[in-house]
Amino acid sequence: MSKEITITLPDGTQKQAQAGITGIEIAELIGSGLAKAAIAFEANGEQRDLSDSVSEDSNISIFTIDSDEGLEIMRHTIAAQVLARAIKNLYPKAKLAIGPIIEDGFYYDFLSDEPVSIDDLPAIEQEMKKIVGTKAEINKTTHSKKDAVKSFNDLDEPYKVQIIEDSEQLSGFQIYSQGETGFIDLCRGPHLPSLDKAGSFKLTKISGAYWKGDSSNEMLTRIYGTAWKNEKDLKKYLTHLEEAEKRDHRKLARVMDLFHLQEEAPGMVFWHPKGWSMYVALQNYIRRKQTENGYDEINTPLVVDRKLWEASGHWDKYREKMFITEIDEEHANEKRVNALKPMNCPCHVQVYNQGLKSYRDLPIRLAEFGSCHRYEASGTMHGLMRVRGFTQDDGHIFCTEDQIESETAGFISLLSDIYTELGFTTFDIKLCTRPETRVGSDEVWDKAELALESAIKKLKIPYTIETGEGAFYGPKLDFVLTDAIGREWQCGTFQSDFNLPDRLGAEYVGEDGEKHKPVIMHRAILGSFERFIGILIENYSGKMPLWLAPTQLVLMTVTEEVIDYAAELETVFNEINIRVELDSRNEKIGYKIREHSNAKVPLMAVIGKEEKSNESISIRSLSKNDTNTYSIDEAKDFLLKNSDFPS
RNA sequence: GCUCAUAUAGCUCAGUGGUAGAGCACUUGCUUGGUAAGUAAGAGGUCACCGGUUCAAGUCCGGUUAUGAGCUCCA
Repeated sequence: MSKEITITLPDGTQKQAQAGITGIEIAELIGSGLAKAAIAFEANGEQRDLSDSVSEDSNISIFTIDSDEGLEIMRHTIAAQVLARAIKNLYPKAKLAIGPIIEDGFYYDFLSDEPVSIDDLPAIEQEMKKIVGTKAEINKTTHSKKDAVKSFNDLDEPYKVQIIEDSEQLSGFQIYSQGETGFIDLCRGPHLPSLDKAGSFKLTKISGAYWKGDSSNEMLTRIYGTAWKNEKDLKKYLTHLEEAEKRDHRKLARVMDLFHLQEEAPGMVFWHPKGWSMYVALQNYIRRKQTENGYDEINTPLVVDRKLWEASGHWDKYREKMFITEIDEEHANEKRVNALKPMNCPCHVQVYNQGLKSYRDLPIRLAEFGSCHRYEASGTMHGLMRVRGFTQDDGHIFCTEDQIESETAGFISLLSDIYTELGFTTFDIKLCTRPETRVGSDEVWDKAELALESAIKKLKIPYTIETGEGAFYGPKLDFVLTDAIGREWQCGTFQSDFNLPDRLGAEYVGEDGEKHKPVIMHRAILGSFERFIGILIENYSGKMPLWLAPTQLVLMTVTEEVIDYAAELETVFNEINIRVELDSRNEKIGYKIREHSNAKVPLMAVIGKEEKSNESISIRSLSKNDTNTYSIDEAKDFLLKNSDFPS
């Protein structure tokens, strides 16, 4: 005789049931509609298959496809049961690895002896649809480690065997199968009870991925897909992807004539006049913010003798990413080996080291728009987002240990201001704590971590802790901002360093008259101008705020006889430093509007007979699609008021 | 760096071994037109680079470089 158990549902209602009741029976207990829609359940926080039983008092949630959990379980089944089986059907020699869910979808990794390309995806997708069409039931059996290893050894699935062998558990390995098909897969589960509950899916891309994410392991084939509860949601997602593609900064850069890259200088940007004007506007804005916040701007050499890099540790730790230069032997009197700087910190310490510093001088905040070069692996380059030559809004704060906390607070407040003013309302902070391999004493680490953490706490900004992700010389805060379409970008960073001052001999004279080592806080807000401009372009879809727009106002003539008036206006706006362009071409006004709209010029003025005779100007805005008529003085006021830096 | 793919006119792309194409952009002519494409004509290419196969290569094969999607890394 089995005992009675109490089942508590999410809304608090309780039901009595016999111990051993299964998930699907619980769903039926609640309602037959729910039982039909149910795909899995959760018992005391643990996700289970509907066929699993419950033998003690439990908090139970039944999942349907309408919940996030249900959607994820469905995606998981599409990956591990449907895609995996389709791969085995089409490529019987393939060795299955893993098939987890990711944001909006899933992937499956497998080893294939024949290359699989994107052209093969439609056939695989077809096979998946066939498999789903069988509406096969998914069954589960549980095995001991030994049995599970044997099952997958028999099937010659070495990755599955390795997963089981690497596992610490000795039993409870779940193997899922589909009816009598002979297909089995190792899985933590849960899965849909049968394939007729699968939603709409699409395979999206294919690539290579290292086994266990380790670049020293062999590369597997990875197929990505997305899955949604119905066709409508799938379409919506695919449309969203297309929208994201339209704001690709590489595409917009061509339309807006901002910059280009070319084969002779991979990963290095050729800025065009319009792109450079954005860059300069952003740099001037940052320069002003930094000056207001107690930074002194400096500039240091790009090409520096290897001796300095040896002293700083870069020659040892960072050399494979450094561009090394040698002077042509025929013309050089002395043979020197130099490196293009990959970071600015060693040079900043050189500036600090000039002249004896007193504790009264600290903190010293040195800022540089530091041009750095790093030989990035060829496959990692991506438009402006990942380049080999870039400029950081770099800064190094030389301070005492006691000043870390207040400097942290000051930095976060500056960063927060800047992100907000640039249009990013949300950003996350990650506190990265001491890694396994590190330098410095635990006392100093305690102090550094505590200082960083208490400073954020005071600002009441939420943050997460990334244990062990800090730099080897100190803990750091990473700042991740979210753009207009929800993508995340790591930009700002704030790192404390107790190592470099020692290596490069930075000192100050303390109150006690003795020499002490300062702490260096490495910091950047934008990270790199190149990447940040890429992010801004995509965030705004190229429709830049007025102060950043390369061309702020374009004057478009309707007929030839107003060109003289338009040219007068051009002079007027030039005099107040508005970036203005005159389009007096022999084209219709609609044509001009279309062209400048595509080029994302924020303000367009139509200049016709009416404006000329009234001495007025009609300004049409790109973002609002509205038109206002101003007198010339009103227009000047309006433009001056709206084209300044944000604040 | 690794996997797969791509490289044809300024841009977007078509071109399955036999005399290089389209649309847009550009130049010129006509048109002077009021809020997202007026019209006609013209010019424009060593088909990324190096090699191979073939009577013949933009097309097939190999290599190099760059680019794209990812992986690993990262500002």
